[in-house]
Amino acid sequence: MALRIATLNVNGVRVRAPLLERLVASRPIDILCLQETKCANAEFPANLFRRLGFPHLVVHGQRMHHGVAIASRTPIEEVGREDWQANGEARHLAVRLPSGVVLHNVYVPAGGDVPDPMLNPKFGQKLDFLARMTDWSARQTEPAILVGDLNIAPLPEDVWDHEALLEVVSHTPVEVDALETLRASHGWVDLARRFVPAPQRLYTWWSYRARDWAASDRGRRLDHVWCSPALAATALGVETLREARGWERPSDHVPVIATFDL
DNA sequence: ATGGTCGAAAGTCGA
Repeated sequence: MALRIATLNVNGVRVRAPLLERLVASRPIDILCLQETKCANAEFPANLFRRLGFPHLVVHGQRMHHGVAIASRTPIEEVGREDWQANGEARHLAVRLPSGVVLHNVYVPAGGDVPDPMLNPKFGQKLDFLARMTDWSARQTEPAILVGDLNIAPLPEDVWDHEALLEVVSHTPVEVDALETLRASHGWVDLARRFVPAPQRLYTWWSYRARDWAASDRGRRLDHVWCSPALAATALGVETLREARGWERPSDHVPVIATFDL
């Protein structure tokens, strides 16, 4: 059975109805993992997802900022929501899929502009988040899939200019090291790079501030699909929907769709 | 060094 899981930082779920409609019409998708929904649970557009054929919803929202949600065509069961910062921010949801596999949807803090925890507390919070998530990850024994906006582009080929971005939050060596420590703590497999290996360039995010995002192509790969080593053989492919960045009223992130034989 | 653009919200902040 092919199971297709899409992850997308929507940057506001309520303004993305047309984009989500176009997405599910463009590709077969069974489960949508969303980040930055930016609304309280009561404001979540459940009717939109029902109309799109995703009536099974697990939402963990908050007013204004952050917020994650999982929408599925078939029943899912919430099995957890971690708060690695212990500050109440809505950045993680876990559900059990019909196959029994657990799916984690994560939104790692962006970390502010200055890559120095002394000058910028948000950067320290990002590193703390990753350290606590690593402790959690090391304890995970069940085979799982982990998707989301991890807000770090780990490889030189995950950014438009490795040298230029070494001191830009999302690609600093300390963040790249923290992400690699997290990945190694469970042996997570970076599935997008299994199918599109370096040195091919691969991006999932382009700033809104570029005059012409496609022409300048100053992208970063911030959105990821990982799985446990035991599930790696079930992964059939990963598609990054670059074209969605050019759709009407886009998010600054594009969907990443992974297909599993599950 | 700065500003460019979004979304949510409210006359600003986080990204």
